[in-house]
Amino acid sequence: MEYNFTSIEKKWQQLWQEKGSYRVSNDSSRPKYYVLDMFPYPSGAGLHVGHPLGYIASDIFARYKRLKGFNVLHPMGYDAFGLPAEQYAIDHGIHPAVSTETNINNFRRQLDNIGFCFDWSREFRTSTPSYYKWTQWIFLQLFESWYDRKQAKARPIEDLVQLLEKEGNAHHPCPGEPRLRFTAVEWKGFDVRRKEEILMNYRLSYCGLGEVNWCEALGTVLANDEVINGVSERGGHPVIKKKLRQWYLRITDYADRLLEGLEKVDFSDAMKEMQSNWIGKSFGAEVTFEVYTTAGGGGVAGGGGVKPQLTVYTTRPDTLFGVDFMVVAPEHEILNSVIPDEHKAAVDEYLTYVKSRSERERMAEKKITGCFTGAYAIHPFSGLHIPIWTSEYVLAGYGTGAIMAVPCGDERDFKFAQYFNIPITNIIGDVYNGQEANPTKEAILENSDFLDGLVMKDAIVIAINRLEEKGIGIRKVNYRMRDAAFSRQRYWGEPFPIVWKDGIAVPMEEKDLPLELPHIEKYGPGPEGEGPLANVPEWTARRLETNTMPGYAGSSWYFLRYMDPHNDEVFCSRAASDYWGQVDLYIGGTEHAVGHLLYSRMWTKFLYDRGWIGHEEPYKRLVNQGMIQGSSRFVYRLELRGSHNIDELTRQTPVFVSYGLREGGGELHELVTAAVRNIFDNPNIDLTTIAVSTLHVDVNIVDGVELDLEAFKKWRSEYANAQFVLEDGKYICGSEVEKMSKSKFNTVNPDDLVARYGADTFRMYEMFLGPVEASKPWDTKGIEGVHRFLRKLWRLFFDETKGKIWTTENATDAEWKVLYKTIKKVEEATERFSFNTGVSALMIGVNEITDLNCHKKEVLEKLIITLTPYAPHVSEELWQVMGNEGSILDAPYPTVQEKYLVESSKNYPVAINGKTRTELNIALDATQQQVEDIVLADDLVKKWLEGKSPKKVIYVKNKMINVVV
RNA sequence: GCCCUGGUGGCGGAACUGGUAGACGCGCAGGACUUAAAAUCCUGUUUGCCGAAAGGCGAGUGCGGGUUCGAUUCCCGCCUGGGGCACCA
Repeated sequence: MEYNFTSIEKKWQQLWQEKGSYRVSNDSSRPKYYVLDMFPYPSGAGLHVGHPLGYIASDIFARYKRLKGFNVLHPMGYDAFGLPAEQYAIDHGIHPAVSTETNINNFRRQLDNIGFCFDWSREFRTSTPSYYKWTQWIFLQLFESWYDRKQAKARPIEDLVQLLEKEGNAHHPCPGEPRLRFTAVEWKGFDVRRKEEILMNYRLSYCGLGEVNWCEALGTVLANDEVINGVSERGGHPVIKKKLRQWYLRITDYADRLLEGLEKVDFSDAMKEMQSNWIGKSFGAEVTFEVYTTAGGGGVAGGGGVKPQLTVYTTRPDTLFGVDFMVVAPEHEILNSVIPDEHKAAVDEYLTYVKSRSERERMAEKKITGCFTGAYAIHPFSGLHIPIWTSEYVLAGYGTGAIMAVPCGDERDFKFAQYFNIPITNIIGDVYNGQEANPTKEAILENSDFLDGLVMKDAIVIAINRLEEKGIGIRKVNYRMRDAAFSRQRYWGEPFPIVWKDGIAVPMEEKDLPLELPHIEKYGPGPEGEGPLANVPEWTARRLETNTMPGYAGSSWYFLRYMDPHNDEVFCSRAASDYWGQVDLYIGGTEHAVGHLLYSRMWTKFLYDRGWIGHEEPYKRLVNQGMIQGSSRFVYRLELRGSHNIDELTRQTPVFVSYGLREGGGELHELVTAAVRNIFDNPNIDLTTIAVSTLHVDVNIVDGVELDLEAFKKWRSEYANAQFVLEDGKYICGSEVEKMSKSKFNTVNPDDLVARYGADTFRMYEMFLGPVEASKPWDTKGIEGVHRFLRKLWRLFFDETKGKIWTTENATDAEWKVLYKTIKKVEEATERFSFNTGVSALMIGVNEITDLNCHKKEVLEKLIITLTPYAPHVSEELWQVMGNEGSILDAPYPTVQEKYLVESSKNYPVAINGKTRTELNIALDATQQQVEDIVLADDLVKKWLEGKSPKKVIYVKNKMINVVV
């Protein structure tokens, strides 16, 4: 009987589905375990072999936990709103709902192929009204909440209104307008509009103005990476900064808790570091400088008699006397009032340049640019006039959008000063060498007035105290993180349940949710930078918000919905969320490190604050899967330019040369020359203008690096007559590791591999490729090895001619030893997500059992239980074949019998001065003295000692022995 | 530019807490079975030198230093691949 994986896999997939084997109940006596994959966006390109990597890993773990007796929730659904579907609609006129449906069906079919244990009865899509009803509902709760910094939690906005009526906002400063102060009496005096304006500045989801990359020609807002050198990636149209009305989430209020929460979760240190760097909490001071300018009449009192001031944020107030210039962001409002006429032209020119630059470019730029404003800040202690510059390296959104530059201590400031010839003040003596800045905090300050002689890190506090005393500065905690932009001028997203009445945002009532997305036929932008919904008359007539929510809205809470997916009373019942609690294991890529993970952590904290769920961190443990890269293959095409008829010939008969003959510079390989003359039957052909161009070729028609010539000719009609110049009778392709993508022809479709080798082989091979966390290139070649392993396993049960060969004899100690050693390794590997070594342990196990010629049921059935998470289909088949009751999915995971594994001695490596010279078998319970005696008596050791007496003998039990001479 | 991360045979990788570097698999080479092929099995496979062989000596985990009896593992500096940088998801 042969290993017929296709029929086995089909059979079991069908049976499992019929029996509902993957249905999970919210009511179980077993302990719960929640395994989740990051929400997939169903892209039109379908799955390539890189996508299922994380799903296979989580599937193995979910199945493993089930065998270990847990009630395991392992759901799947779709993050179905998003830009690609909308762009596809714009390009092809297909409604996003239609293309999304098609994509999802394809996605599902591909997933089913691989044999996952998802509970599909819990599936949902973010774009379905029954789901986004609750996304809208949570948005409304955010809108109706504010963050009480005293209690460090979100509270209903009515509570705030009551407080403001009682005591004004003295105890609860306004996060959106920090300088705003009013009393209870003043509050009561405000009109409705003013009150709403103020409340908006407290709400956790709020509407404000924000700068976006605006492309007039496309009529849309662009992402930073869609803007290249100031023009749109598509079409090359100019892009400028434009202020638009936007919704935001006040995630900055949660900054501290998002930071602290990292201590309670099991994420990698790298992940935690990335998140805390993103949050970017820093301690420092805001310092306000008087400004001297001749603009608008001159003198310290600038235009109109209002004294202009410049407030900067610094983490290093100790360097206050090393300030040589100030830099304000190009967007800084001070530029409107302090520039003397003679500097206006230069500054305007600079600002025009900056407007064309994306934030990304501004941050990445090495080239130094900037412009002197003509105004000066007055040093609060020395009274010196410090020139104020503007430069793109200072960003408006961070701190106050202005910095005090200390070139001797900051590398960027130093380079700026050097470039513009600004004299540098040294406040740290010898510690600054004049060649580069020194950012130390350990130096002793000089030239620093009241800070002279102090160590810098001690001077920080003293400087802040003095600034506060003088009333020109305050201690300040700052965050790099900004509030999250929560609106898009797009169609394919959740509509905001907001009605605009006289410029006031009025939330819709819960009973009117969901606010359904209207059907549209045209996907173009609306007027004034508004989204497509602004073109829908029925929509605008109701004065509904025309923005939609961004891609991450639906994915910020989906893990809760899986717990109770069909509930239409509430987003997730408290009973369900209390039962399942945190996601125990979350698997996904690091590309979500700071976006999705922070947003969903914030939403969870918010829902917890308001009492709708009982835990405040969504994910207990996070494992990051690496990327599977593509391994591209190249062919080298000859281009014969210069003579028209030859050019025509190469079009009809394209000529490709093998990798080793391609030659880069000038000279052609003689084989090529001869071949070309032969192909075109023209000995005098002019070869001096031949060029070789490199083209991607479909990796699926290349075996290793050898091109399948016939398949290549069929690949594209223009290659039907292709001619090849071979080396050793083969066409060898070039290769390179790149991102896996259709345009590079390096994608490999899992469907093909499953058809050829089966899902079990495919699953194991994906794991065998390397650690889940690591990025690695895909190479189909090695899959044979894993497939051979499964066939070899099969041969433990069946023989081609004899049929069934497994027996019910009792196993020997040696057989038990091999089995339990294997189980132990597999179990340990699975526990620590080292699935590649898990597969390898199974291979070794099967090799050794085969070597022992063991076909005993009691050994084999334990072995296949441990194999089940990795290769469920073949395991279930063999389980049934051996006559076992019930499904192997719920079989008890075998317990390792340690008694078979006990060893009494070990072959120790013996090293002389760190170099291994021999091996000695020594009892495991040997003492130091016994070991020394044995080792020093050994002839080989004596030889290496050359008569010298050893200094010491290092003996690490169960590890090694080292003799130091 | 900033933050995170990786670099080990021809290739994917193993070595879990500083203790025999290269498990397992691919590929390659040689062999067995076969009319032949497929499948399967066996042997070898980091590298240099010596040796018919058994084996021996040396080098070796991106590069250069350091700590240690001992470093792929820890520390410092450098080179280089990948991911992220707020409207791709």
